[in-house]
Amino acid sequence: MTVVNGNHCTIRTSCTDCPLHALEGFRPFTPDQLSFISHFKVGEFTANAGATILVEGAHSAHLFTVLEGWGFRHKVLDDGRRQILNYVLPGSLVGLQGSLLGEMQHSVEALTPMTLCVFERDRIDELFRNHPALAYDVTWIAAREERILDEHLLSIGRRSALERSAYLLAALAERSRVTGQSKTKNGDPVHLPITQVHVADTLGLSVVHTNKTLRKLADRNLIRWLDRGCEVRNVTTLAEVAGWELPEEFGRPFL
Amino acid sequence: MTVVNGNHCTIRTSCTDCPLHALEGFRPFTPDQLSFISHFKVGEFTANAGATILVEGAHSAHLFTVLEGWGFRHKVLDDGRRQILNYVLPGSLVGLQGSLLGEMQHSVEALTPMTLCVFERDRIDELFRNHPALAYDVTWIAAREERILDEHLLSIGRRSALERSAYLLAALAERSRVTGQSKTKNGDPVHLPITQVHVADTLGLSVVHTNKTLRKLADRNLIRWLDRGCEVRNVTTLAEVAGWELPEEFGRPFL
DNA sequence: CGGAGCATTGAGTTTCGTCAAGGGTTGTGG
DNA sequence: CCACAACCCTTGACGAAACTCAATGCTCCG
Repeated sequence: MTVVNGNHCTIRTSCTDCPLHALEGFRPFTPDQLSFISHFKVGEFTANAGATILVEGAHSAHLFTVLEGWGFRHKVLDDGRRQILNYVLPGSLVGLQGSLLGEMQHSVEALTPMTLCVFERDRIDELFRNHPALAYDVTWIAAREERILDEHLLSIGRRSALERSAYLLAALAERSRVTGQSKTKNGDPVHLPITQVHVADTLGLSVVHTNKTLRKLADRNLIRWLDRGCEVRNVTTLAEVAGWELPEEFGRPFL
Repeated sequence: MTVVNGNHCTIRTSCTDCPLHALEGFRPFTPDQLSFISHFKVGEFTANAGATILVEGAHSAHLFTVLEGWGFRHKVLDDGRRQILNYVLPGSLVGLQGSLLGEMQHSVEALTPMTLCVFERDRIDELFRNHPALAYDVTWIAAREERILDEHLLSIGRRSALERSAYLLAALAERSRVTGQSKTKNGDPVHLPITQVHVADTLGLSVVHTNKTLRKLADRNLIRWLDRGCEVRNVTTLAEVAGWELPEEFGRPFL
């Protein structure tokens, strides 16, 4: 496995009481699916914050679902310029591109300590052959990722620095709310485990300019920047600033 | 069907002699798959240049594969700012997001006269249930689209205007070469049916700045701008300017 | 013949990047 | 326990990149 700074463990959490099922956002499995998934899952994997989970160019034999923690997908140019493509949260499927297309063309790094379910790439055929509903779900997940990338592309291409920042933070806060602890209520502030460097590399801006832009949002009391992370205080107004409509998601599938 | 300025026709081309199979880039069907696809295809659809094929917000009952012609996917902000997300060429699957996730969140417009195969969205379940290999292909196609978006995101976020333009034109020329007429050889100039407005809206630049940037590429004799389109004269050097490695694709699936 | 769309160019302005410097916190090793 | 390095956030000054406004010529089409 191409992993830096992480540990490969045996299964700790049984799929039967998968913590993701406790969350509102996700749809449940049928007994049949549950039994297949339990069998499909070959292990569990934990990574420290900062660990590289998948690296560009690798031909990984594995596919992951995030159980706990945050991470991000990114690409780098030869001279070191980095672009963060998207964030991965609990429920995200990681490494699908590598599994289907052969080679990873982006890396995945942990933002916080993470726990991931490990699936074997070779058994994907089995999934498609014997569990069409799950195969459909995989495609669904891929289509959803595509939709998020579409949104992000619109943002980077056509929104101003202020709008972009507002969009990113609103979108992440919303994703966090849905996949996060259910005790977080709609109005409560959400904590995002990212630095301003991450924001800059996500939005295609310099760190300096990002800082000045975030300050404007903080001055309006929409966010507060902490130690090593961002507290989102008003998702609704952020979405308004961005000219973005909050999506409504429910019954979302995962593996 | 939510279509402007197009005609819905009965089937003209039998899947048996699908023109896409004649091209190097695509993989062939098994007889079994071929018979299913022939049955899955419910019609054929032609659109004029400039026609809107799918519109943001629509719940289309259809899914398409491009048989002939070029188009593009795009989103617009309230005030009219437009972002082109990706281009669709022969072999591209159109409308998957709408079919799986419910509602289209982007529009698709024809760039040239187009011909598309029409599939019925409701029969996708059947495809997943009875043809796992085709289901796998659909997912493969979605993962490939995701990869293209990743590249594009890197480009817009972190490449300079010159690099971006070079990347876009090289990538489109390469896609055109693979899906285009097989008589086009590797060294021959490729014609892209786009205007500078399209380039600008793809790269997140203004038309004026796009024009000045393209001029620099033209001055180096890498491209030539024509009437209503771009002639790409040197894909290799363009890719070098962009710091981009030309991908090698073969045996690509499609529906 | 007039209008619409496209490419082109120049001039002035805004946005954003680079450079530079300082302060705070964390973590590590002596 | 302290010194030091590494990382992160912040701010100001300056320069470069990109945008807007404006005007021109061209072709195609009704």
